[in-house]
Amino acid sequence: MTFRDAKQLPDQIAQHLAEKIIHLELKPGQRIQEAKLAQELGVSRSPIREALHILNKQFLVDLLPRRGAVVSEFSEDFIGWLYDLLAVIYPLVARECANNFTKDDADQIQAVLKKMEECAQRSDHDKYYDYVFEYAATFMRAAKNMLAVQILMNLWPSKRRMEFATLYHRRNTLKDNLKYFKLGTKYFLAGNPDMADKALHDYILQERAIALELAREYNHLLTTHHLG
Amino acid sequence: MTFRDAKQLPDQIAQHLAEKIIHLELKPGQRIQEAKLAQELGVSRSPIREALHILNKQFLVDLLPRRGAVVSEFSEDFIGWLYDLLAVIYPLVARECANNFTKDDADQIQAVLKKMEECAQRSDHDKYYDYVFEYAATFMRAAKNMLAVQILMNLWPSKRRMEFATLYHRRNTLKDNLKYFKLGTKYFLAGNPDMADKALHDYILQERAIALELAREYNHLLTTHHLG
DNA sequence: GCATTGTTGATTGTCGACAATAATAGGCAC
DNA sequence: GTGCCTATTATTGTCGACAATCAACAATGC
Repeated sequence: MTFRDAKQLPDQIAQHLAEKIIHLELKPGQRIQEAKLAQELGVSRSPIREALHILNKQFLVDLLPRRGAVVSEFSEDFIGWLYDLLAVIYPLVARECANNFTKDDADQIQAVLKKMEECAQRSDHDKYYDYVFEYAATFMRAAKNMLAVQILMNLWPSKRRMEFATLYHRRNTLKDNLKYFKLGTKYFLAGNPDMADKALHDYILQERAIALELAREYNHLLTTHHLG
Repeated sequence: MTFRDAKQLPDQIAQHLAEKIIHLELKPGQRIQEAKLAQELGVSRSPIREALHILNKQFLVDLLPRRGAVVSEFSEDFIGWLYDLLAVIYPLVARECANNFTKDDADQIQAVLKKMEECAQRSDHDKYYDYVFEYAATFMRAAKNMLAVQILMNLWPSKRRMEFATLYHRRNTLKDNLKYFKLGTKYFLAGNPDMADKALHDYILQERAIALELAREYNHLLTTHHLG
């Protein structure tokens, strides 16, 4: 694999590692060794270190002084914390969106929503969640609170890891999920902040319940990888 | 100044720079040059770079690819964003605190509150806000949502910068401010999440209004330092 | 056999040097 | 004098090497 001759080396490395962490290829608690990685990727340790700082900002690794980086824990507790946070930040952003939506944003969100519906129709989970990201990206663009958006984008990889861990065990259909997006969108477009707020809040709490239920069942996927 | 022979070099440097940024010694928009700083502090650029990543995590500097680090903007917008965020995250943490407070926490918070009252009595703003931090630290310790706590701690320096910029122009007395803390504390101790939530929310919104009003008046303190 | 201590090996922390890139200044044509 | 192109300089990005530190293990004493 070649990481050279592209834009930002540390960003690429961070993204590469993020994918591995999200897909549980690198397990929670597992150590990430700089030298080994550097050799593996054919770069020096400097860009690796920067990448680890990026991942730390995204809550994907913990940086222990003089002990290096470890993939961050992914416990039931963490899932609860994550959704509790999203349950207050999403609505905050949603309110602003409802106040700021332009015609352009509206068209774009409608287009994404349509694609989501198609994926839901044929139960294509993987693609569906890609479009959920696109949906979120669009409505972040419409939001004015760049601080909240920045934090949400840093939380996103953790959310994706969670979704991946529970993706193939979900019992609720995508159509159930889609319902909330349709509802939220309706309130955005109508410029109704209160209802947009509520729709997003309900959505996250539903997701939270599902995630926790599945986490309890399949917690072997989440347990710490104690290193030897 | 000697930074050597202590714990974590990057942490120390980050804290050193954070103080300068908070006290507006380094102005919003101002560039931070690695080599210059390295020479100034008598260290190499490696720990400086790490420090800049830490400050970036705390929203105090922006890292522009191949253009280095600049002290992050500190506009009226930013102040609004910051308080809007705190207005939802503080209550979230407060709710949990109200459910988890131990006798130990209670004693500690009462002690801090008393010291705050003394400072308010003699209008010692500087010390007062130090104790506000201690208050916050205590109630974060009682909170269980470590993710929210982590984010709050990263937001704290920005809040302090804001407080510093408006500190000497505030018209409301510390006693007005203290009122909210007393109220919030009462609800924590009574184990009333809803009321604790509301007290914190009201507190932040009041702070927000004051900060924005002062920002509009004294925005010369906040304006960008365009580099030559 | 157990605890303590010293040694060794592995890994992160820091450094100075070089490469790549962006900002600046100067020269040239018009 | 103005605008564009080129050369120079300043600054960040990357590298390999060394120093400091930590973990594991062996040796020693009790």
